[in-house]
Amino acid sequence: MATIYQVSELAGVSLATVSRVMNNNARVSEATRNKVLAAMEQLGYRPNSIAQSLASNRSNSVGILVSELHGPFYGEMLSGIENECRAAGKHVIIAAGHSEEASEKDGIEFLISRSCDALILHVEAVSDDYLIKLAAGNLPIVLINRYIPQLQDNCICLNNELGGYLATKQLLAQGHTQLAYISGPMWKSDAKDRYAGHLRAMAEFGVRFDTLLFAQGDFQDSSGSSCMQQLLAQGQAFTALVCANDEMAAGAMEVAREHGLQVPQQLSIVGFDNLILARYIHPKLTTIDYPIGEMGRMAARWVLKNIYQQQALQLKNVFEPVVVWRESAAAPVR
Amino acid sequence: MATIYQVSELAGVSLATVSRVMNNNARVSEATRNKVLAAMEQLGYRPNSIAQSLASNRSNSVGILVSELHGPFYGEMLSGIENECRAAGKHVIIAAGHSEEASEKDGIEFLISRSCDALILHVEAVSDDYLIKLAAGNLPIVLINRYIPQLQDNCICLNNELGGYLATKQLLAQGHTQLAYISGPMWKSDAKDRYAGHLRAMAEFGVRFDTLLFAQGDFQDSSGSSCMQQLLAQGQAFTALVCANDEMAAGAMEVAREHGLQVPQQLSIVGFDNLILARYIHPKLTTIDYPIGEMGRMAARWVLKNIYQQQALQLKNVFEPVVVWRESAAAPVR
DNA sequence: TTGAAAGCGATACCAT
DNA sequence: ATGGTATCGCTTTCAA
Repeated sequence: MATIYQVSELAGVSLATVSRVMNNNARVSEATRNKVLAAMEQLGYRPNSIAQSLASNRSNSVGILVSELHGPFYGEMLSGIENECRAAGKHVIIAAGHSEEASEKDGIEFLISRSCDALILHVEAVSDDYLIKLAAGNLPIVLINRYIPQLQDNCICLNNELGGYLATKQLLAQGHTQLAYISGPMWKSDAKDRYAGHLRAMAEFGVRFDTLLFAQGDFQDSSGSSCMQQLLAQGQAFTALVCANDEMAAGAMEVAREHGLQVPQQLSIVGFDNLILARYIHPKLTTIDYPIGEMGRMAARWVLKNIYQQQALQLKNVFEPVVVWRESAAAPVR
Repeated sequence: MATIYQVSELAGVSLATVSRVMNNNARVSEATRNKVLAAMEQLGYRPNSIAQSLASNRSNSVGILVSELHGPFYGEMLSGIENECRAAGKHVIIAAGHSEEASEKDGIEFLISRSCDALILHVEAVSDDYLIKLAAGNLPIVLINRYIPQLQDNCICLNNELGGYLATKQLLAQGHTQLAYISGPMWKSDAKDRYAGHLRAMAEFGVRFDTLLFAQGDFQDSSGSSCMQQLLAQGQAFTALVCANDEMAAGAMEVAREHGLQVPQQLSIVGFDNLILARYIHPKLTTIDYPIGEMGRMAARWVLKNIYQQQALQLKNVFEPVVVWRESAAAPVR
């Protein structure tokens, strides 16, 4: 591999000049620039990114931590980030945190040790305090789907409360008055917010919230099933079910089917997230869209703008979810 | 951040010695080693991986190219790779190739420019020749799901022919004699191999292959739907349908439902890949397991063994698929 | 077993 | 506008 030395020699200019044309920041005369470019071409020169990093103290790499690499959710996010970063010539180093505190910290440590210029984090187990301290260091971080007031500007979030509100509101607007709710684990802020939105819609329509029609799941499809069973066992009638995410909705729908309940004729079901599976299950799931890919892109742009000085980029911190109409929800028959 | 200089000074030893204890390859006396370790501890020293790379000419990073970052398939693969690599302290740089030749080449160029020590490639559009040439260079590559005789040892593959054989054989063994087949695009070797396996099973059971009961899709679910429609339109009866992947099976199943066909009572359907969605659709899909996560791990081990000298690792180049029994296939009713 | 010193391939400051 | 040179933090001979 050719080095900058050979280029400078062949072009008959100094090291510094070659460096200048590479980073075309300083003014170089047209003639010199062309000589250098020609020499590079001739040698098939490619800058050594590691040497660049050492000298410039910039690795041009951004670290990403997600809970899992597989699954229906993170792929979209990574995809959005990778797209945006690669177009800017930055690369992406990925680690998984497995929703466990130790593992998340470990992943972050790992990324730090690879000298990333910034970190994009989708963490769940680590504490606010930890993140605040981390952000106070000299490595910039962006948080996806996590809101910490002190780190406001670094957070890219979905308005989960609004999503929860919309999910319930559409059902109410269709005339349902007996709604059940399966929530996520309440220690997760998104679960809490979605639930809050549900309650707001209920209040707005003057529909009484019935604790018998509430069950708390853990965002997995199996918990959707068990919660649904529990709800059915209460004996309290309901014509609509709101689930805090699609996977639980899928689990609940399966149980409904086993109980001979027709969806949506006898029971309307809505989910949240708009995962791929929402289109595969039958009937197709009406749900709330979570633009996680777009949010990933936005996190990447945040980094591009704040770390790599691409000033022109427009940033947005909170995204508004919308309803995706499909087949699993309809007006109640009376 | 502390550097090796400060460590050496605090420990009262030379640079070289500090380096030795870090890479504990050369013999260092117990006493010296402890002094150095203590100094590191005290300073909170972390080696600068970039400087290490520049000096040692090893970046300790492996480049991965997949077609897409999202989707049900690559996530599993990435997950397997990341796991294995991180445990070995190597990091993973990821790029997407979008199943397009230009984009794949571009991605590979990008990874090369980041000085990866090796590349793990899941490419579809790029030619064998290109890969052979690439492999002849000084950057080692591993190929997942692609078999090139000249690069045999670098290929981690599934025995697709066997998978196709098993999928069809189970149906035949249950007594089906009228089988339809929806293939993938025949220019992809896995599609071709799966189909070959199908034919072998048919021949083995003395069942005649009927071209009216064959349709070629493109591995997407929408093509599963259209192929199913086409098959149904032929008017040729069949009691079982083999699809070359799960997504097409899902598409076909939807069309079957629209036509009022009971699965599996009136029509058995089997897929291939064992994606998550196979468990979400109804009835749950009987399919062939594609251990892509395991294969990702294996690719990573290949790199660990051949590039990072972890001699002890056991390697395996071809994986054998197995049948996953679920609900979508049953004996024909007569 | 340990130390001295020459790179690795760029960047960036200071001159000119 | 261009050149000289110190520097980034570590690895790796070569000597001692």
